[in-house]
Order: sequence, then C-alpha cells, then structure tokens
Amino acid sequence: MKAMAKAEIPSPEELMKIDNFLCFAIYSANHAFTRVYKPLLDDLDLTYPQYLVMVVLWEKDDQTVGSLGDKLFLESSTLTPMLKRLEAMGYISRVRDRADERQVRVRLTETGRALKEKAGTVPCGIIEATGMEPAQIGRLKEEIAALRASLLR
Amino acid sequence: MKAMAKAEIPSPEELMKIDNFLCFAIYSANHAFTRVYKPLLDDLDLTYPQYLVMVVLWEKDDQTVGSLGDKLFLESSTLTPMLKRLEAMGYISRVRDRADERQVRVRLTETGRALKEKAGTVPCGIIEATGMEPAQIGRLKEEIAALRASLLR
DNA sequence: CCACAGTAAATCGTTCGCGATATAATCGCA
DNA sequence: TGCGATTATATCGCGAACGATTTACTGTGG
Repeated sequence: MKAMAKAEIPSPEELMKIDNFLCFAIYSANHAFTRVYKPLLDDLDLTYPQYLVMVVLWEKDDQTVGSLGDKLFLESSTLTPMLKRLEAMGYISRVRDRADERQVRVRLTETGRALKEKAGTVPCGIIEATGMEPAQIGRLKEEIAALRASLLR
Repeated sequence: MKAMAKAEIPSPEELMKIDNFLCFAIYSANHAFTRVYKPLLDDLDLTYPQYLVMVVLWEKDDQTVGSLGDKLFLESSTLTPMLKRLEAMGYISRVRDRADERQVRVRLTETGRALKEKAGTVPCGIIEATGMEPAQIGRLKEEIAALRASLLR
C-alpha cells in the first residue's frame, strides 16, 4: 500500500499534481455530467444549462433575470442570450415589467410548462448514471454546496 | 425541523428542485472555483483551463495532444486552440512528431518551465479559499473522482 | 422638479467546450 | 505493393460563461 492516510501535510510536489486537485475533480465531473445529460435532453431540445433554467422556472414561474441569476449563480450576460434562445424555441416569454421597466419577467409558455412532464424521467436517468444511493447523493451534494459557499465568501 | 433524514425515497417533487441536484452543486461549484482562480492566475496571464494544461505539463513534459486530452478529459477541438494560445504566449511549443507525423508533441519552453515557480503559491490560495482541511479535501476529491468514473462508464 | 446615484438588462469581445467533419499520416493485410 | 481502415490532430459552427461597458429606468436629495 502506498498511502498511510495519516494527517500529513501534503508536499508541494503532491500539491502540484492534477489528480490531487479538488477543483479538477469538480471541473471534470461537471463535463462528465454534461455528457450524460446530452442524450437525455436531446429529446427535449434543451442543452444542459437551458435545462437548469427550465428547472428553476418549473419550480417557480414568473421570475426576473436577476432572480434566475441569483439561483443559478449566473450573470445577465450569460442569461440574456440563453433566455432569448428558450424564447425562440417557444418555451418561455420575456416581458418588461410594467411596474419597473428595468426588469424583465421570464415566464413559462404553455409548451414550456408542458415540457416538465416530458422531463420527468430525466432525474432518474441521472441518478442511475451516478451509481450512487439517494442518501449518498444528498450528502455529497451538501458537502459541495458548502464548498461553493466557502469559495464565494 | 423539516427533514428527518430517513432513508426515504425522494418524491418526484423533491427530485425536481434545483437545490437537490448533485449536478447543479458541481456545476455551480465549478464556476465558483473559476472565480476564485481568476485573480490568482491573472499574474501568470493564464486562464483557469490553461492553468490546468500547464499543471499537467509541469508534471510531465513533452506530451501529445491526445495524452493531454486523456488526462484532462478534453477533446482535440478544445485543446488545439488552447495550445495555440499558450504557444503564442511563449509558454509551450507544438511540434509534429518526426516518427509519427500524425502526432503533435507539446513541450514547455524555458519560460513555461519557469512559470511553475511563480505558480507555486496558487494551490495554497485555493486550499485556503475552500476553508477545508487537506484530509477533508482529499476525501471529497476521491468521492467526486469516483462519481466521474461512474458517469463516464 | 430635476440632476445624479443606483439598479436591471443587454451588448460586446474573448475563451472554453463539444459534435461533426475534414485532413493527413500510419497500419493491416490481401 | 497498395488500398481501405484506423488514428491523430485540426477546423468549423454553436452555445455557454465572464468582465467591462452601455443603455435605460428608478429613486432620492436638494
């Protein structure tokens, strides 16, 4: 056996190996998720980031761009073009708020709302691909969310 | 208290909430890492993905595009433009292999090699930003690497 | 009432990331 | 030998993602 799993301080050499990078594990796992999602989302004509936007809207309809950005940790410079594509596909509408014309209200269309049913099987497919138990998934998710909070602090 | 943390099967409703998505935790943590890296890498004139390429080369110089892609889980369509930028910056050279002209050998320049010293403090800055202990980081990294393996299976 | 600070989206330019495809070199085998 | 299959990289088009900036609206103090 090669590592005694003592609480040793990692040497600078070890610190510089890509396979010891937590960030790289996350970076590459993120790409892996994207690839797993691809075939599942092709049916819905959604990309993975677009799907995340739809999930947020299915959870709560009629949100501003800013509110979506807060939940997804994305900037308006990312969201605006994405939302325009979703609008062009007929899944959402984008309308200036009458009361505050600075804001744009993003709403599901009937088609967009209906898509939720069709997407119902997607999470199962993903869970299966992880090869993990729901409880384990939940635990890992919490740890990573906590990490994210630290990083954004 | 709202959740008894029993090993219940999550309801379809719960499954469709973005904050319960493991993939979203990873997606957003990845963006968070990118933002933390930005100021640390600005000194080196590297983007975060470029930095990862350099790390792999510092670990082992003189690799083919394919070998880099295997280690970073990236396609040539992603790497080729990135490597051209690193070459234009003077950090690497790209030369066709004499023995097998299909391959391109990527090598560090003197400048590129020297950059490793300057980058020495980066991992510490990142570890600090995670707010985690090295052992904890290692454990989490392993879990996510295992997840990645499952997803790519 | 109005200049001005603040806020919300949109726009622009750059870099990543991929799939599909193209190009070019090598390999296998008849 | 030579030709079809395979392999390695490059190219292209598209969709994220961001920082910096712009545009347009709101809200406030004088």
